[in-house]
Amino acid sequence: MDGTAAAPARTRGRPRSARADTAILAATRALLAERGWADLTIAEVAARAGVAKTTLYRRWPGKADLVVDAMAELFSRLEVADRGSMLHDALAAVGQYVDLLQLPETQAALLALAAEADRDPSLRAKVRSQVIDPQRRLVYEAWERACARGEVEGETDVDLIFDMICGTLVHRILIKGEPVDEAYLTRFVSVLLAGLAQLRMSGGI
Amino acid sequence: MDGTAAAPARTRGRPRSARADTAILAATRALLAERGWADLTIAEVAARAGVAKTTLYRRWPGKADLVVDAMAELFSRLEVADRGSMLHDALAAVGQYVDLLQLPETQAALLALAAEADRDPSLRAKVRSQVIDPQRRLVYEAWERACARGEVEGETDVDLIFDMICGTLVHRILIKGEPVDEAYLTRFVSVLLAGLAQLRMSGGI
Amino acid sequence: MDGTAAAPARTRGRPRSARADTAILAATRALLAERGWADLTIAEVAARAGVAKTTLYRRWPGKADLVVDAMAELFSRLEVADRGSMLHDALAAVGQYVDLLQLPETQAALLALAAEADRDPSLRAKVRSQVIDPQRRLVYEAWERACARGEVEGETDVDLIFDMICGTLVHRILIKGEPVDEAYLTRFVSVLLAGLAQLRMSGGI
Amino acid sequence: MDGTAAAPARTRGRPRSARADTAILAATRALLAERGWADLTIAEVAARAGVAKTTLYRRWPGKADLVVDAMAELFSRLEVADRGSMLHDALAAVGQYVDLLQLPETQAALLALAAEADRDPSLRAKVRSQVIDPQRRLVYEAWERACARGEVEGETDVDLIFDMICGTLVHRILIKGEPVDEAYLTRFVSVLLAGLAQLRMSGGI
DNA sequence: CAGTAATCGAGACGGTACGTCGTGTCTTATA
DNA sequence: TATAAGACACGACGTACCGTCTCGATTACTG
Repeated sequence: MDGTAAAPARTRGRPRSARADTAILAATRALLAERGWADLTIAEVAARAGVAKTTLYRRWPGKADLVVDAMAELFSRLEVADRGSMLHDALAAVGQYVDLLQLPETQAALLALAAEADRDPSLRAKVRSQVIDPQRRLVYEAWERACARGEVEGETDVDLIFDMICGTLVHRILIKGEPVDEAYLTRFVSVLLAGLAQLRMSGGI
Repeated sequence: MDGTAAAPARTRGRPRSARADTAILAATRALLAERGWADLTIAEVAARAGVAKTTLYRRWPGKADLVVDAMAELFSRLEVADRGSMLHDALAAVGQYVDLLQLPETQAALLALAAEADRDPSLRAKVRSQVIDPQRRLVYEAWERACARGEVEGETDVDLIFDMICGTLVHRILIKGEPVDEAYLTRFVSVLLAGLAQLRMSGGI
Repeated sequence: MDGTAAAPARTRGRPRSARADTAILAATRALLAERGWADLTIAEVAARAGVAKTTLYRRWPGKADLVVDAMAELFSRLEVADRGSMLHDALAAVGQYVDLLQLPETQAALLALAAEADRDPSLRAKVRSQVIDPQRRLVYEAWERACARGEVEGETDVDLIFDMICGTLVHRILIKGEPVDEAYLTRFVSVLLAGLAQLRMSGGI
Repeated sequence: MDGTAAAPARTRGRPRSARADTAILAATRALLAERGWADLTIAEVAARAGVAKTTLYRRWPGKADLVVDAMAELFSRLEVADRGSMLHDALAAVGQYVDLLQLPETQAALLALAAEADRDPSLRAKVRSQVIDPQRRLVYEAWERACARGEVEGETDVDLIFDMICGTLVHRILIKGEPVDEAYLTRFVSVLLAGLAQLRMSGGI
């Protein structure tokens, strides 16, 4: 725990430009929003970032890995403070998901990344750790708080709840391409909490 | 006057080969399963189908449109007969979804199609009518039967239920790439029906 | 010598349309003039002639053979009546060549046909009999008349003279793409006849 | 300041491979000889040269431009030293033309290039400067020497003489596809010089 | 005057080459 | 050693023509 954990810092030759990284990731997000996944080209990202292709390839092996890192910056901001009750925690989490899934960058990237990852285990691992897990954290922590409050109890499967929350919203927003309004969210959370509440009576799921 | 209003009967020139269509769609599904979406090439589909590239392009403008039609044949087979109760109807529907989502063709194609459709309204319409709607029918019809049986009542939002069912499974199987077992399905249907049952008490969602 | 020498005239079934032949050859010449050799397509010839591709292919095996026949109609009109002297016969023949070589059809077709014929003996034979020989006849007949008049005598090589006349004009008009004016023609015929006249003195070539 | 005014010295990025140029042009000549003009494909040239198609297209816009440059290397070698008299200069020049026109590369390319150039002014300019002019130089220089020797005099039209020499040989060898033997050449040069000699008597052409 | 057979327009078909685009690697000179 | 610039090998793309084929519909001779 000395801080610079990895700290290889082999400082022979010219050091890598930190500005380049920032510019490349920003350009990637901008072009994802403008052009979508299929029409996003490495060459154009480099050009937009004011960087040579070489510089980009020295950092990321290809388009998918680049986009994972670009999107990771957005997903790492997900955070839900304690809202006092499971209901309000749920509403807050769902709200954050919706905001994120409605960004054009996300629309362009998330399903495409998942599709690419189907055949590529190393990519799948990156998507998992940088995109999926940050989302799961919200559900996990809210559930912990609900347990602590005594709102739920018993053996539970947080992953099922996570799939139900994110899956429903992904299906609605990304797969079907339809917007979500307040009414939809209210009903969704209502059915969801009703289901979870029932569990308490029947002794856990 | 039975409904085949179109009556094309365009008898000018050599008619299109029905065998070609069949062979192309079969080759597409086979190669999707073998190679995945990204490594699926039009040229190889044509070669596998024993057909010239031109013949394929005369029917479909590109990879995505071809794959929609190829997958449509699988999704059109979705069907759930009356199982006697909402619980059994739900289990049957979920079972069909799971079987379909676990096919390698589906793993390769579904998310990729949804991703491509993001920027292409005409593709989105095709995906909607040939892939999404056939899935929705199962939920819709099961819900109608449940209403007829008196298991549920009141104004409802079938689309929300549909998003919850398919979204959850898509998230689990396709996005996270994890398998579903009996225990997962049991818990899932249990939470779901608990949520829906609660609605009856509270007078609809 | 029964007249209809070949006379296969197997008259079973619908006879071929004579109008089609005419229309196809005319369309070929028109499109040669408009588009040149490389951009002349069989499909467009057929369309312009108001005829199906099948109809065209039933008569000619390919572009080159079609164009030979189309051009043959122009070259078959070459004719030089007796002008009374070798000088005037030569001027008349050269004038006819120049007129023909300056037609856009000829510019488009003649060199291309000769180039195609390089690898195709059967095409070469057709070009020879339908394009080259009709040109050669002018020189041959004029030379015969000159002999009869006593303007020349001795063993001669009409083919050399033919090469010199047509070759010079082809090089000027088709290969270099430069126009010929009166002055050029006068000097050309002057040098040519001077050379031939010299032969008489030296006893034939 | 020796004349290399252009001084490109564009030292940005990886320089173009000189080996690629050489290999492409050599492959072009080889395949011209093997396959002829019509069956020469860019893809095969690239493959034979061990080069990607892109590399070829970066240098030449199409088949015709490539072939002009490939042939230019052959035509640039034309050279006739002073043979002491117009007769011997003429024989030497004609011999060089004949050797060049009888190469299979030339048979395949020259007429095809001239035909293509018919519709393409920029191609015509290239053919002119890289194929026609190098041939013309032989006639021009021989004529200059003949003037210096006093063998000819007066205003002359070198281009007419050039057309007569090259045109005759092109017509014989390329258009009619017939070989030239010693007898033909002797008669040809004899008639030609007789014609030119006559000019001296009559005071120029 | 019905039968028969080759033609016709139309357009789908298998095939080949095209010229372009994107990828990820490389080779320069410069920093 | 990293960088900008750009050439490079590779492979897929979607298009264009080719020459063949399969249709239904004509159009003449033939029996």
